[in-house]
Parts: sequence; C-alpha cells; structure tokens
Amino acid sequence: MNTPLSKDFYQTSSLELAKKLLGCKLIKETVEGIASGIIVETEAYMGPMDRAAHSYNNRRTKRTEIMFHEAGHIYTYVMHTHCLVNIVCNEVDKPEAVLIRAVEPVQGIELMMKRRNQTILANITNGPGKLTKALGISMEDYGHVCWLPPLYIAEGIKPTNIAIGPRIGIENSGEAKDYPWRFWIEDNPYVSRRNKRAKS
DNA sequence: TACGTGATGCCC
DNA sequence: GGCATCACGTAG
Repeated sequence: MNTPLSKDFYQTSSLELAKKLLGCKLIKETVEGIASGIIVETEAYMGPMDRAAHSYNNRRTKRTEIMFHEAGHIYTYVMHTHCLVNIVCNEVDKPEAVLIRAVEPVQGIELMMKRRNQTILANITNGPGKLTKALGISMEDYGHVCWLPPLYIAEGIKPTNIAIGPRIGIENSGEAKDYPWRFWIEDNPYVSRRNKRAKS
C-alpha cells in the first residue's frame, strides 16, 4: 500500500496518462500527517498543438519550464487564489501534462476537512483547487517528482467505467474547447461540481 | 447568478 | 499598465 508507481508509468501521451491515472492514489505527506485520495477526474493537455495548454506553441517560460522536463514531474501553478496540480508526461521536450481535477478522499479525512473548513465529505476534494488545499499541495511541490515523498502517486483501484467529455474552463481556446479530453470515473460522487451539472 | 479574489504571462 | 486565465466561496 502506498508504493509509488515507477517513473516509466508516466512516459506516455497525456491522453493515455489521463485515463491511466483514474483509480490511482495521490498521496501527500506533511508534518500534519498523511492525506490521500483516489484520482477520479483528469484532463489531458496535449502541448504545442493544444490551444488550451500553457505550453501551446511551445511557450516556454519560468512557469511552464517543468513541462519540457522528464515525465513524472509535478507542475503546479496558481489560478486566481488557488493552486492546481498537473503531472508532466511524454518525452523530454514534449510539453504535455495531465491536470488532476478531483479525487475521492481516502486517508487523512479529518485533516483534509480541517484544511478545507468543510464537514461534507463530498465537498472537500471535488475540484482542482479544492483537492490541492485539502491535500496540502502548493507551489512548493513545483518541480518535484511523483515517485518520491512527500507528494507521490501509488496504485489504487481499477475503475469500472470511464466517462469522457469536453474539458472545463477553456471557452476562449477556439476549436480546442470541444476536444473530448476530460476523463472521469462514471457515477463517482467525488467528481467536480460542474461535471455533475453537465451530466444532469 | 454575480462578484471579489489576485499569481502569472504577454501584449502593448 | 491592462487584460486573460486549466476556480472557488460567499452573498443575494
């Protein structure tokens, strides 16, 4: 339990990794304790040809630099007041990444509720900004690798059915906004809110 | 449903 | 400087 996946797990395209990550366990260790969750929703960002990706047209800045590095690095960035977490994948100089949009709480539930100031289990990790706060993921995790503590990914469960749909929050990305590059575990109660609304 | 929040990059 | 961006919480 909680044995990190090996680095070659990440050496694939973001579309493949987004599907493979569903059911895996995301774990963060801090002085406050261990918090973890099963990944239930992801989005693929395909790099230079994907208008919605930060690395579109090979845009390489201090922020996106890590996307050009070896697969399995952690790419965190700040959106308004929230931190979002991505996993870099594919080969060096192929700047692809998978955004983790929601997890199902497993370990450290009390700790996560406290960090989120929230008592409803279904609301503590059901969004990309929420899960980073619950797990204690921040810009300090930028550039680390996800096969070593304190932030790493381990084997979890095998998802039954995977649902597919368009990504969220990229309305100004031209034709890229319609690409079905979001994946989630069907009927899981911990997927993000906008996702459930879209289904109803 | 609408607004405030406020890091980062890019185009003036 | 001004604006857009891979959200979220709160108020009404």
